Amino acid sequence: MTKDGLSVTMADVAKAAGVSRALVSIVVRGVPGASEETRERVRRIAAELGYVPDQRAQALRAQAPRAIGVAFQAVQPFHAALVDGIYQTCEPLGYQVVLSAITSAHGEAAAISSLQSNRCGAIIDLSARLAPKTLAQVASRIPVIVVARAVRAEGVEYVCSDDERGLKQAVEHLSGLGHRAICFCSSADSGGGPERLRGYRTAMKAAGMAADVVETGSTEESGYETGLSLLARESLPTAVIGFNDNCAAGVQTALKEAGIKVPDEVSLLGIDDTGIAAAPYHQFTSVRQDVAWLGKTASLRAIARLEGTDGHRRAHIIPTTLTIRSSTAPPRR
Amino acid sequence: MTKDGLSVTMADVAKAAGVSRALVSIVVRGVPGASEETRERVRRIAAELGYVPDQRAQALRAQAPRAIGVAFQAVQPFHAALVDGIYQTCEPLGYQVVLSAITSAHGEAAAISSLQSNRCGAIIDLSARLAPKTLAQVASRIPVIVVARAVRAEGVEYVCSDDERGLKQAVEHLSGLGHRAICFCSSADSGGGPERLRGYRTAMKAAGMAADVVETGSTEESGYETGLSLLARESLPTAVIGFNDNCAAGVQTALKEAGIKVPDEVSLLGIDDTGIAAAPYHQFTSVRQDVAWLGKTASLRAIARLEGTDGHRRAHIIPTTLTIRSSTAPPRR
DNA sequence: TTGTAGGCGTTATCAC
DNA sequence: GTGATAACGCCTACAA
Repeated sequence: MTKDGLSVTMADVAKAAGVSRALVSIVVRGVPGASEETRERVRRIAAELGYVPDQRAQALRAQAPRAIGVAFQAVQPFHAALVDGIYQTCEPLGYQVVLSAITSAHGEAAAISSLQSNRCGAIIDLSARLAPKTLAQVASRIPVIVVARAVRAEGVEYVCSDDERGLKQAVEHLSGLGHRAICFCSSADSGGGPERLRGYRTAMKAAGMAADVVETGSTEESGYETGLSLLARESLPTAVIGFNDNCAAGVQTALKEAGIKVPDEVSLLGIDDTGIAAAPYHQFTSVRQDVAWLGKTASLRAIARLEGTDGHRRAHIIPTTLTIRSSTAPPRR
Repeated sequence: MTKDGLSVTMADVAKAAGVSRALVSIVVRGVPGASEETRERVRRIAAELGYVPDQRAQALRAQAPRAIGVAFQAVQPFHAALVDGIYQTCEPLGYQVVLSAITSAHGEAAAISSLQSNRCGAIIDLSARLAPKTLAQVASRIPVIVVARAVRAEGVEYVCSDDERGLKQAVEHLSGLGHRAICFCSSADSGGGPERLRGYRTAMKAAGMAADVVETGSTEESGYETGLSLLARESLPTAVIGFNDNCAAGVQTALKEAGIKVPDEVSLLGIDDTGIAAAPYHQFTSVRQDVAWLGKTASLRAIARLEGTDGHRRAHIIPTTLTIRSSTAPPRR
C-alpha cells in the first residue's frame, strides 16, 4: 500500500531497508558495490513496496539523452508495423521509445513539440506533412528522420522505399506476362505518390507502351470508384495497378460486381503487400515494402545522429520486392 | 543554434536576457510578477534560442502527477479512435497523455511498467489481456481503467459498451423483419466476446428462436472461412450476425463468390460500425459502439481517480445503437 | 561495504 | 519587480 497515493521512491526503500539511498541505487542497477546479502534484502523490500525507478528523474540526471521520439498516426496499420520495428531496434540498444500520436485533436506540430519537451535526442516522424521550412527549424535543434516521404529540407534525413523502382518491377512483371494495356491508379498527394507515378511512366515508356493514368486516392473506397470509372470505358485495360492494396481491393470489388474475373479477364496488382494482399480471397501480386527494414534503418539513423557518431545524410532508399500471387496472369487472347 | 547538441535550458535564456531564472519561469508560465516590457524581451529571446520547457523537470518538481498513461495496440483502428478521444478529453484539462504501445516486441506488461516508471497518475489499458491478479497488483498502486473488456479484478475499473444489449438490438431488428433463422459468428476470446454471445442467446430465447452459433475470429479472413462453412450447410440461415464488421465483410465475400446476394438471400449484420460497415459496397447494418464516449468516460474516470475526487467504481457501461443500412431486409419467402 | 555531497531543470517561497 | 534558495528523485564521485 502506498502512502497517500504518492509513488514509492528510492528513499522509501532505503529507509525501510535501513540503508542509504546510494546503496539502493547500486542494487537496483545491479552494479558492483554491495554484498550479496544486502542485495537480496534490498531487492526484496523494493519488490514488497512496489518500487519502480522514476525514468524522468533518471533522464534528468543523465548527461546525454537516451530517448527516441516517434510521431505517428494511430489509424495507419503501416505506422503500427513501423512502431513495432522501432521498439525492436531501440529497446535492446538501451534507448527508450517515446510516442506521440498525430490525431485530429493533436496535430503533427503538437506531437513534435511534445517530443521536444520530453527531451528526446532524436525524432522519427512517420507522417511528415509540415512545411519543409518548419521541419528544418526543428531539425536545427534535434535530428529529424522522416519515414516514407521524400522531404527535401535542411538537416532532415528521410528513409523511404524505392517506390520508383517498385513500379518498374510491377510494370516489368506485367509486360513479361504479355500485357500491353496497363493502367495505373495514381494518388499524387499520398506518400510516395510522385515517385510511384514517375516509376510507372518511365517503365511504360521503356517498354514501348502508352501510359494510362487514373487519379484516385489511397482508400478502398476510392479504388471502388476508380473501378467503376474503368468499367464505364469502351474497353477495359488488361491489367490494373492499384495505388496500394486498399485501392486494389476496391477496384477488385467493383470488377467482381460487374462479373469481371481476376485474373482471367483483368490482372490486378497492389502495392505495400499488406495483410489485405495476402488475404485468401484477394491474393494480390503486390510490391512489397520492407517495413521492418524501414523501421530499423530509421531507428539506427536516429541513434547515430543522437550519438553524433555519424554525420548527416540526406536519403536512405530501401529496395522493394515483388510478391507474386494469383491476381496476375497472362492476358486473354 | 544550440551549444554542443545539448538542449537550451531556462538558465540559458536567463543569461541571454540578463535576468534570473525565476523571472524566466514567471514569464513562460504567464503568471503575474513581471513588467510587460521584460516579459516581451524574455519571450523574444526564448523564441530565438528555441527554448522548450523540460516536461520531465516540471513533472519532477510538481507535487501531484498530471499525466495519464495509455497502453494501446497500434494495429487496432478501434484503439486509434480511442486514443484520439483520450487526447481530446485530457489535454484541454491540462493532463499530459503518455502513450505506450503494445506490440510483439513490447508486451502489455512492458507497456504498463513503462507507464509506471514515467510516474503516470493513472493508467488506461485498451488491451487488457493480463491475468486479473496481475492487473489488481498494478491497481493497488495506480488507478487502472480498462477499456472494452469486463475485467473483474480488485481495484480495476472498466469502461465498455453494452455488448449484451447491442446483440439484443441486432436480434430484435432481424426478428422484426421476419427472420427466424439467425446465425451468430462468435469469438469467445475477443473483447466483449462472452457478453455478445450471452446477449445473442438471451434475445434468441426471448424471441422463441433456436440459437445458431458458429465459433470464428475477429478478422476478415476468419469471417471468410466462416462464410465457406455456412455455404457447406444443407440450407443457409436467412440472416448472419458477424462478430464484428471485419468478420461480416469476410462472410459477405464468401457469399458473393458463391453467387448469394445480400440482403436478397441473406441479411448480414456487423458490429462496431467502423468505416468498413459504412463503405459504399458494404453498407452493413451494424451495432454502433460510441468510441468517443468510451474514450471520454475512461479519461474522466482516470482523472477523477488521479485527483482522488471520487472513489472507485467498478463498471461503466456505454449504450450501443443500431445503425441500419441496406444489408438487412425481410427474408425471401 | 557503505554513506555523503552535488547537480540535472524546474518552480514555490521568501527576501530585497 | 526582481533575485537567491530549497526541493523534487536519481546517479556519480568521493570519502569513510
